[in-house]
Amino acid sequence: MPELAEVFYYAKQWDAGKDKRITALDIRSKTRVFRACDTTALTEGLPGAQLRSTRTHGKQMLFEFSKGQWLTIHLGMTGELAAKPQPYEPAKHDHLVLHTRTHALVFTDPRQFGSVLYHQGKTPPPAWLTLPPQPMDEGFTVPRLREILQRHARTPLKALLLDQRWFPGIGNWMADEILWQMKLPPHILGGALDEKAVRALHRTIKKVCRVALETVGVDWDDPPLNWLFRYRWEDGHCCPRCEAELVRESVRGRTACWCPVCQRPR
DNA sequence: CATCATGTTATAAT
DNA sequence: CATTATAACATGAT
Repeated sequence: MPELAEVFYYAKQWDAGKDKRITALDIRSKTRVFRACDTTALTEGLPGAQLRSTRTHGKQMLFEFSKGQWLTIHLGMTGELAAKPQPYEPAKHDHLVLHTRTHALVFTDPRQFGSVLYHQGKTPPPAWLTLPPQPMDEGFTVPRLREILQRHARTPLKALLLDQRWFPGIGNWMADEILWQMKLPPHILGGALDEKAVRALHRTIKKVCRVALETVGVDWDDPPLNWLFRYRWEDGHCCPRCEAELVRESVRGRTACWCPVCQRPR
């Protein structure tokens, strides 16, 4: 389930092991999550180190260790991080477990769409030096959003919102939520928004990110009751605004959930 | 058994 | 070359 706020929440779980020596490590190095990782270097490099800092950007997480070791983790579709009390025995889908005296820092991911990268050096991995502004950052401005929409004027807004180059962290439920709050259908084209709508979209994106981080991101609380969020998967799911039946429809290969009555063009 | 899943990417087609 | 569609990845839930 991990999008912006979920990723933020999971990254925090490993704070339980902050500044504690890694005494041992369990790794299932043959699984797909390590497809782009030097697992030998990781296995040799991490024991003895201490977790120093944690940061997230969009759906990516970066963990810095005491001697210039860096772990980049993406949770894919089903990944989770947790800190478990010792003694801990790795479970079925645990791919990486960092043991400290008191806690086991666990990365688990049944579907293995997630990934782990290992980097050594004084500075963060190169990919972390040139990052686009996240939707809740200062650099995510109205002019920037306007330009994105203009440059991709023929792309359905739903697909555009899922593009991590422009909206890092926004995933399927947040994109549907933003469109629902905007009362716009998912297939409306980026270029179809007038100036007023662009500013409203900017506000809505910021708000959905902020509130998600304040709820899900803090303690896995649900977002507000009057959001689309919790009605989108329920049986006989109805729009919490107008009670019409929600529809599910594939837009550019992803399922969009939306209300055909209150989400209309313009 | 068939379908679907809060994600990304390689490859093919346009 | 840029955009778009499709398949693939591996597993579990319904």
